[in-house]
Amino acid sequence: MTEAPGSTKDRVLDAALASFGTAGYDGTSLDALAVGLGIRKQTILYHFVSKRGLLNSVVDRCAGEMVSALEEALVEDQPDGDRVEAMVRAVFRVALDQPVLLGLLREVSRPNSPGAQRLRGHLEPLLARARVWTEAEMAAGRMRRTDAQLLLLSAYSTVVGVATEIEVLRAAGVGPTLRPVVQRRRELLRFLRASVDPAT
Amino acid sequence: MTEAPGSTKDRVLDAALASFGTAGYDGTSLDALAVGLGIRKQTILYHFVSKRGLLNSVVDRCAGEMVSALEEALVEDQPDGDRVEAMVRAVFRVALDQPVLLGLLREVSRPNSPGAQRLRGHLEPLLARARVWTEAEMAAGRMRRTDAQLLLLSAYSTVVGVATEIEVLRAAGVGPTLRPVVQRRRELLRFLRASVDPAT
DNA sequence: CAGGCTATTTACCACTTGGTAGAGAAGCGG
DNA sequence: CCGCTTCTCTACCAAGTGGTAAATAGCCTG
Repeated sequence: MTEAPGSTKDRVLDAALASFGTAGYDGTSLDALAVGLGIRKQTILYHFVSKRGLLNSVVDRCAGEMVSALEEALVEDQPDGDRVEAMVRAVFRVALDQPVLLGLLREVSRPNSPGAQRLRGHLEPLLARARVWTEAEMAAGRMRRTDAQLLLLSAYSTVVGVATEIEVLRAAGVGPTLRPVVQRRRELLRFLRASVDPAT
Repeated sequence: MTEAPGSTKDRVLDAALASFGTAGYDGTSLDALAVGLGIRKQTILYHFVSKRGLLNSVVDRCAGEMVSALEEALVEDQPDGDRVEAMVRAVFRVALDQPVLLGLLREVSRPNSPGAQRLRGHLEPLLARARVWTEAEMAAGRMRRTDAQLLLLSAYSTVVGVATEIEVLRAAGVGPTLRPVVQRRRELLRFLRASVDPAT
């Protein structure tokens, strides 16, 4: 079912991701997208019925990548391996490899945004799993007792916010230097640990 | 120079803030804005020359409110008063009183967004002041030594991200309950302190 | 009352938007 | 060669976009 990379459909998806992530949904025109690809707008509409359909496809693909990256990080459960750290590293890797993806996430995670609901649909099962795990950790005394759902949402928004910030910094000309990114990740991990530490 | 509240110009600014913050700049049409106010689109253009001019005015007003709220929190420098906490409280107060303002901040702080540069222009002097203060704290050993600019940017993005999250939660139907907000603020403060603590 | 200012209106305009209809073209199995 | 499917194209369209020009009304000052 997956389209071969290099096919027209796939090229459209790439370009759409970049445009939605930077210019936003409303700021993206099918004409401009098509011109940038050297094709006609109607070709896009042939593959994805409507602009909304295109957004849905882009969201589906990106959510898929994101979720699989996170699940991959979760599977490797070395007994005392820090799952939280694994997940943060996964998100940061994505943020560095495909910064545009974070742009889309930012765009689409705005309430009332088209595609927001669809994104939630993809992330919800992951969130549910994480909640179960978190509550188990709390019950075992390895995590400070608090509202699991709220804690996860906080962690999510914080991680994504920080990762997004990398993109902003890059745009601001601070450059793709690796140093601040690594430092930032270290600070974030310090935060998450402190926020979860059963002591205090 | 300030427009009397209730005047047409001021009503337009309010409506524009709400629309820009929720639907985004491109998602806002002058016609729809005018209809919502019971006036004609050309009246808007009379007061603010162009759509871009309207955005600039909205950004100016909001940045002004934000900056003054922060400066007010900074002025009260009781000797051992925690300035960081004061600022966080100020931001959260804004987030609760005028959630739309956070929406605008989110929209306009996207790189390549119209108005992003203008926003930076407003926030930069505040950032400069904060940097000087932070470096002094570091020199005095009251804060862990690190890149001040980077630390501030991190803190900024984190605080704004968390505050924005409140709006998201509200939209998600989690409701305007005060409890999670307070809890979230407490967690955030814990983070900022840990991130700044000279020990560790 | 005259005359200028401010504010809001009606009437248009050039252009872009997403989307429809239908025609070719390219490949492929019979 | 035919007919079928898949893909891309040209040609159009109705609706909406931001913006210009000019008319009208109210109001204060002289």
